[in-house]
Amino acid sequence: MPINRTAPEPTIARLAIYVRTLRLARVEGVETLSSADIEARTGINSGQVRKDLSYFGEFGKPGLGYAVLPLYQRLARIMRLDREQTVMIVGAGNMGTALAGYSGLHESGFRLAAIYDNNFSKIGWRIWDLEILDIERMPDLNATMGVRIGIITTPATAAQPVADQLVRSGVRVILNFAPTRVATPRDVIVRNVDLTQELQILCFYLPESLLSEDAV
Amino acid sequence: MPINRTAPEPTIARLAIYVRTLRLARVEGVETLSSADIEARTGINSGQVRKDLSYFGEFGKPGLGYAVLPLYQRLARIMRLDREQTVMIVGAGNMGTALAGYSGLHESGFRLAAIYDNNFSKIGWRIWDLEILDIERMPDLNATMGVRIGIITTPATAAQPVADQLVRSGVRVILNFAPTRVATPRDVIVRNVDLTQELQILCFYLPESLLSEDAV
DNA sequence: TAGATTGTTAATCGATTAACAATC
DNA sequence: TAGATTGTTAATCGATTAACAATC
Repeated sequence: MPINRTAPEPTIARLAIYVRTLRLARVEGVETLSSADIEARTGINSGQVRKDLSYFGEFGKPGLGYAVLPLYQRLARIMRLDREQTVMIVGAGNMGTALAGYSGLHESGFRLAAIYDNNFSKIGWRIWDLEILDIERMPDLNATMGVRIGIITTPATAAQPVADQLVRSGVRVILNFAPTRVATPRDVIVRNVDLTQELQILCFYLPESLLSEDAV
Repeated sequence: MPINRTAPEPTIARLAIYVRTLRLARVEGVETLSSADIEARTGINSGQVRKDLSYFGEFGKPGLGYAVLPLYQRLARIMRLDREQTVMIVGAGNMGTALAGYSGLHESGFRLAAIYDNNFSKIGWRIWDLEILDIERMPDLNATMGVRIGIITTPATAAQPVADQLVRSGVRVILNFAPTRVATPRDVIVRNVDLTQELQILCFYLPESLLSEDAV
């Protein structure tokens, strides 16, 4: 029963997929899944599934597979998804507003605790029942709220100062939608979601682009 | 001067970053960048930069580096970013509406040509000046519009039939925001952006979660 | 020319897949 | 028990980094 030190990051990403898959299987009334069953549902190689799980313990029974409910519970606990997690959004523009209203957030066990902006024409207004707060008040307010997950939905130019403010306020992990990298202390984890980059990558794969530029 | 057959996908993702970096450098009036300069601006190892570029040609001069404008133009062409690309959105919910209003789309050279939904209470209404269209009309309408990039912003349950409809309508690449995989013909490329998965991955990295569950 | 930097090859690193003894 | 499937080790694969001859 190995203790997890550092499972590879791709393993953690797949763990989230397993949790979702197991929850769905539970709803369907399925009580046991083999790694081959999980492969059928997720497309993730069955050996990969077993390898991923082995970073965290021995959850299966040879010849039988994995009991859905206990595995779900243990993985959810490992991922800290066994409790409601609170998040805050900085940037009450299009993306921030959409995210605030995104039902998947709640369905996945997240609660939006606050939304901040620096624009006085926005501060004080409400988005889906939540008042837009002055970003200057974040350190003070978050001393009480204790939110540790921050979401940046500002323009690129504001991302770095916002990240600094989040760190100052006690946030430990950041989901950054601004199309720029932000620098943080080493113990603060940042994941970047760059929508236009995703579209640009797809453009490359448009049929004709598979040729070299010279060959076009 | 090697012809590109298949550069690794991570290379393509970085290419998009180089394009953005070069455009910015141009605005700043910088005329030349070495691979070390690009590393300083992007955090991408200078050897990696040279390797990535070498998949597509020889763009630099030993001892001097890369001329910003020509490299920008050539990479933009390779990525098909030298022309306006049209996209369509399916799903006029929170995410679809936000994306439709996202200024970064236009700033990155994309034009939103259409937005579809299957909900009769939404069809006919306008989002940011664009009429919400009946998804049933997509194959017909797109025969004229010729949009090849589709964006799925529906609930998970609708994602697969929507993907099928997109493929039927001539779309070749898909950006999928629904938290589920979609199956497509092999020549249709899908990229998945799963916002709640990103948050769940971050949860794992919250300080206390670095221990194994047993050790907590 | 001398110094700088490319393009590319070789070495390293890390993650995925295959294979199989252990075991339910 | 016999068949099925785990957990893990070894083999493979692919991407990143280091190093350096070529050359501006």
